[in-house]
Amino acid sequence: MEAAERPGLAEDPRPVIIGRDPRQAPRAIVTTANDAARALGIHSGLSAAIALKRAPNALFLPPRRDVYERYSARVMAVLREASPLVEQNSIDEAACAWSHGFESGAALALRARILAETKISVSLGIATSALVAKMASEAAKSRTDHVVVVQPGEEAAFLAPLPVRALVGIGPKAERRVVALGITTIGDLAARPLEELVAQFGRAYGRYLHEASRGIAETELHAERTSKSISAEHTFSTDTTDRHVLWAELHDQAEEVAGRLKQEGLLAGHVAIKLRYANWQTFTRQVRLPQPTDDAETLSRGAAMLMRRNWDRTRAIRLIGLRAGKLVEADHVRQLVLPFE
DNA sequence: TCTGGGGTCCTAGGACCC
DNA sequence: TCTGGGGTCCTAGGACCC
Repeated sequence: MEAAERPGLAEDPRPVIIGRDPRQAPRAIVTTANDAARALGIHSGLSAAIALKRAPNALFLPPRRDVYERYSARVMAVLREASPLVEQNSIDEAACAWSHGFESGAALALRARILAETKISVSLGIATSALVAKMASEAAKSRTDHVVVVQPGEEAAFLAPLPVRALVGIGPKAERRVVALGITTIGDLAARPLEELVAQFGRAYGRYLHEASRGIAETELHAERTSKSISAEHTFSTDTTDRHVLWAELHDQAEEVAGRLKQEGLLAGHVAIKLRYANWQTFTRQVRLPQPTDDAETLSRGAAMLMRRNWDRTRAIRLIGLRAGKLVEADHVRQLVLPFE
């Protein structure tokens, strides 16, 4: 997206890193990086300080979420024109109902249209389920045409050669456990009996691995889901025990979360704090609110109470966060509450 | 100079009830 | 006087995703 915004950036030979400059923000991380930076072992999630060591001449560009959201909205608008049902999963990903069959022509045309109208280059995967289509779109990223179609019935065969880490839901921890069982590809995983996977990984996850690895996934798309939680958090550039700093941060976070609750027409039944100490030990504590609320002061007071009860004041804090949970729709609650007022 | 921020889902353990 | 079993709700922690 930065390349769409900044003429010449795509041709810049330097390593380009989307992420705050660690000389200004010592705890920044890399959001994404161009090919020149990746060639030096720089990838998203890496500490920006380490990235700077690996590429002292790198160009750091701070992430501009507002800009990306504008581009995202434009791309999603094109998708909504092209499909009757669009399930937006993140700022840069959506699953769409697709009525143009399992050949690549219409997908190539859609990609060309998105590029022409928004300057954004997208990758598309076509398959019988959102899960397989998502993995197909990942595979499409390394193709020149940026489109991969998985024919109905070919899901398992498409997945089989991929490394287990490519399966959605297998992260670094699960990868290690799975590989320790001698399973390295999704095909290996698909060959294991359900009972073994359930015994190893628990009921829900074992069943998921068994089905997903065979390309069995839900085929329905879901329209807009309402938020289940809204949160804000902040990592300090140096750890702090200063209660004025901490309370001020919580207060700001309460304002921000309350604003977003109001925007979405939701009320919070719970407020929670999150603390991370210098050694990365992380705590969350939540409390039920007397009544569902979108009031910043109420959230802030609840969070401050949780802090007083749970923060070990001898320990400096690296991260503090506030989360509103147990969300309910404000309209619904008003209907219930008004008759008693 | 190691590790952001905003989310979802699952699990385990305890409280509580019958 | 030693201790069942099932169901539900709640809390906290952790894995994962982008």
